[in-house]
Amino acid sequence: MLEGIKTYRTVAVGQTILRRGDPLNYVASVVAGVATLEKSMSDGRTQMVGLLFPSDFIGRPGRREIDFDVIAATDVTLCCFDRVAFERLIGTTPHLAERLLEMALDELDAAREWMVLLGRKTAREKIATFVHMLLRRQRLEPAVEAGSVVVLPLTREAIARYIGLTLETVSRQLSMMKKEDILRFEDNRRFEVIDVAALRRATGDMGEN
Amino acid sequence: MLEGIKTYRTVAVGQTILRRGDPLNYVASVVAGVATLEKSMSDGRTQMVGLLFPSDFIGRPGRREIDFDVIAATDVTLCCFDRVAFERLIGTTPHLAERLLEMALDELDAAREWMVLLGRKTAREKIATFVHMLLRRQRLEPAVEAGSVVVLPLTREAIARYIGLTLETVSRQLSMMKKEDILRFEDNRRFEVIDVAALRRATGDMGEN
DNA sequence: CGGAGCGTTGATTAACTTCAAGGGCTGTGG
DNA sequence: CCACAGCCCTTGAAGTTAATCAACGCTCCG
Repeated sequence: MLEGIKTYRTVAVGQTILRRGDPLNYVASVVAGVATLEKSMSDGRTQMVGLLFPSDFIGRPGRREIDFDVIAATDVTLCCFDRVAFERLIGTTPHLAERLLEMALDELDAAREWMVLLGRKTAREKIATFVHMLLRRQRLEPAVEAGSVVVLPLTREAIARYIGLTLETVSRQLSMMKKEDILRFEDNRRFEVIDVAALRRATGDMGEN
Repeated sequence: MLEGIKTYRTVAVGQTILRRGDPLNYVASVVAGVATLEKSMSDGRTQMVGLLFPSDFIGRPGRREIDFDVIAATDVTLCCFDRVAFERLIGTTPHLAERLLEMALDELDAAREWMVLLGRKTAREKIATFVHMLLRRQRLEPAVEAGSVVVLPLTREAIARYIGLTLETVSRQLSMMKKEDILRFEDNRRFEVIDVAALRRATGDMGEN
């Protein structure tokens, strides 16, 4: 589907893919790399409101603008479609509209799950939840061999913006889990989850699913 | 629209309208009153993830279950539609699918805005933002005379669950704003916003819209 | 009158932020 | 090849905010 109207675009780490208020001339899907959705307050405080992995979608059918920044957390490759052409396609493909609704509801569920984390979890639970989520997502990717090795796609500071902490607290909590032999670091950005059960317990989500 | 398949239902304050995991046999719209969407952790910590006013919609087209509780914060009147009949209607009414997508995106925007509040705002900013939102919403309602009188549809404890604080902190912050002559209370649940500009400033959102 | 539910306020504590210093890695230019 | 700058990360100490613990007031209602 969508053949003939797609183009590829690559963005270097740290670059802004879309800025708040930008007109939304195309929709896109992430092919490789990781991008973040961030909302900033006027004094600079920033909260990440979404994290995009390969296969995730950027764009809001029916909306002309976005009200957050989209930033490349690593080098990112995008597959872009002209927005107008895409919307024409929606009109003629009922199945696509359903699919978009489903995606929006998934994002909504994820956002609400994150509201619990931001509003109610401790620093330790936040970190554990974040690492556990990465572990689950990266296990789904074919490229990465199985096992429990996790690659952090974000700096400590970006993690902090995602989970509503400061970079120092992120660093300290990761150090704690290393000292407790839950994680074993290969380098700053790579570690193995030695004790998955303990990690799971530390998320605060026990008794669910 | 939807004539012939709707029924009304009233729910008393405090009652659970839908429980997490319940099958979603109908969709509904709020006619009167206020309902909350809440997610609870296994140890009882609870975060509200949405607040429904009259005209707001309950239900997730295409989903069989909900993963939060829906609770009546005041006495609530609902207008319910059979889910299966409703979904049949979607299939035959393309415009309706679009409308649902738009509603889902609005909810998503609201959730992300709230993520900033939960992750980055101070207690004072949280309260100010909450009150300011109530002021805006209640000004839209025809029933309530204009002016700046706000009615709290929630207890202090429920407000705390909404903005990620404890009930004591909510109480203290409201008392502060009263002492600073930003709010004048008629009783526990009713007050006038005397200084709207100061309230706006206290939200932390200056420099936007 | 007594009890339950809701709200306020004060005192103390705990968690996280802020401030500060320094370590380690990487890339670049002399 | 080495020296240095820049970035990211870690760790310690001090400071602040909000949570917790506790007591009490008010109103409604049986």
